[in-house]
Amino acid sequence: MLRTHFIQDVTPDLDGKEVVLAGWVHNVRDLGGKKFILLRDKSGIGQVVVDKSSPSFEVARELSQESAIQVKGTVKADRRAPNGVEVSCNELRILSKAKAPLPLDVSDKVKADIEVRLKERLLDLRRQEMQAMIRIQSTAVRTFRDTLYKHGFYEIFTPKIIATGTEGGAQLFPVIYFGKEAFLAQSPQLYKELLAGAVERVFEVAPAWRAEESDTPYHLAEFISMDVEMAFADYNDVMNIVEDVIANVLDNVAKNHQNDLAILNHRLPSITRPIKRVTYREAIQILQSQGLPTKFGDDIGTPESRVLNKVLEQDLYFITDWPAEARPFYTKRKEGNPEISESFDLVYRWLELVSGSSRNHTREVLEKELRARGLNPINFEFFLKWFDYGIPPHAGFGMGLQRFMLMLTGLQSVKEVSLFPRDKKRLVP
RNA sequence: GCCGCAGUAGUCUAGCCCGGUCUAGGAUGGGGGCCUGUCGAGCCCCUGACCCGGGUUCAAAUCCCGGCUGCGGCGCCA
Repeated sequence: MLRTHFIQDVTPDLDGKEVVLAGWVHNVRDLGGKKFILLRDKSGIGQVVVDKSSPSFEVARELSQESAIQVKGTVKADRRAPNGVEVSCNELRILSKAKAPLPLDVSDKVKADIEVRLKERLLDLRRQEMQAMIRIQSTAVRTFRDTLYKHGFYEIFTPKIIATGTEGGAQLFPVIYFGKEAFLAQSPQLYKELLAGAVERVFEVAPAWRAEESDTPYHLAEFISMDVEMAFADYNDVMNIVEDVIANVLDNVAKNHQNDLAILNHRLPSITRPIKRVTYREAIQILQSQGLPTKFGDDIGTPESRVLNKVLEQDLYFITDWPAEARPFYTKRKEGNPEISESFDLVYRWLELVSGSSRNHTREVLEKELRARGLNPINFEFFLKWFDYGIPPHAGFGMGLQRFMLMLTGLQSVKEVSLFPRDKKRLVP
């Protein structure tokens, strides 16, 4: 290893000890007879002092911002130093020199536009804000997994190259598969349902692709979908799972990332359990009472959601029991009320975070619902045939990771929380 | 895809309304110099830019038209 310590582990009580550090040159303050190097590694930023008397003084003249270096030195507890500690450099190696000037200011003195940031993404990802975002995302995904494991779910992997689209609606990306037409999966929907028919409780964290016209801060052509499917359960059961996931993630991020939240200048939303649930009908009534000309059957769009957010005074709320027509064919209608489906969205302010439902589990109903949407059941035979062999009632949901991250970081665009975003006009880097 | 706004050094920004004073200002970065306790180190010198094409005009960064690119809102969706 090229280091003995991370920067955050160099504390005043190590005074006099020899350490080897490695990281990037965040900045150099050159005082002539003495240079202060701000060295950054994954754990933070610390100070290295190179004195004129040190043999490495000549090497230090060559330093440029963002060069990767290795420092051997002696820890000095010194109240003049940031955090009361610094490393006096005995040996300095430039591991990889960075070209100057940088196309992007990593130290954040000059803010860059999102376009430049994405173009120069790797340097952008070295910024403290993006590092905080990545750390929070890692905790969020781990907590999602932990919560589901706790509820007895298995992590699964479904095919991403598929023969037919799952739902209609969203556009698919075609690929050539050994000379045949195939598509990138827009959702693991049908496969996760089938697997719930084998092992009951499954989840997947994986990319999904949508070739849509959408060009907004909330859409990506490639995004990470966190999918859950549960047999012998209905939409109320999975809403409880959603609640547990959200609550655990908020807890864990609050517990472990106060420093990162401070870097991002963000306060997590507080939630009440249970999370507020309004039916679609109630939502429409609220909108009407606010003077919006919305009627049953209309979609609840962004402007409408903004109103709901205000009236409900909740940052997180479920809208349940959507009109059946507005939902995909696998969504179960409500018994005795076939206009309505057993479905829900979880909305953060005005942004749809999660979408889920009870599913149809008989072949007859599925075929009827396909036909009602102008789809041909023959194209779904690979899926439908298994419903002849005891697929139990089941329910599930899908959650957009990047949208969830907006809630956890306060950042404004899913492109910012995607490491290398793919959108309508971005294929590189 | 529609509507609105915007494109000035590597990066960020002033100037644009009211054309000439712009030989385009500042910050940050980069090069050089001074400086042994900096904390966004400081000081001095230098470096580098008007998105592309057309038009109006004696004169265009500035006004007009077209294109390209980006940002915001909306639609579609997670």
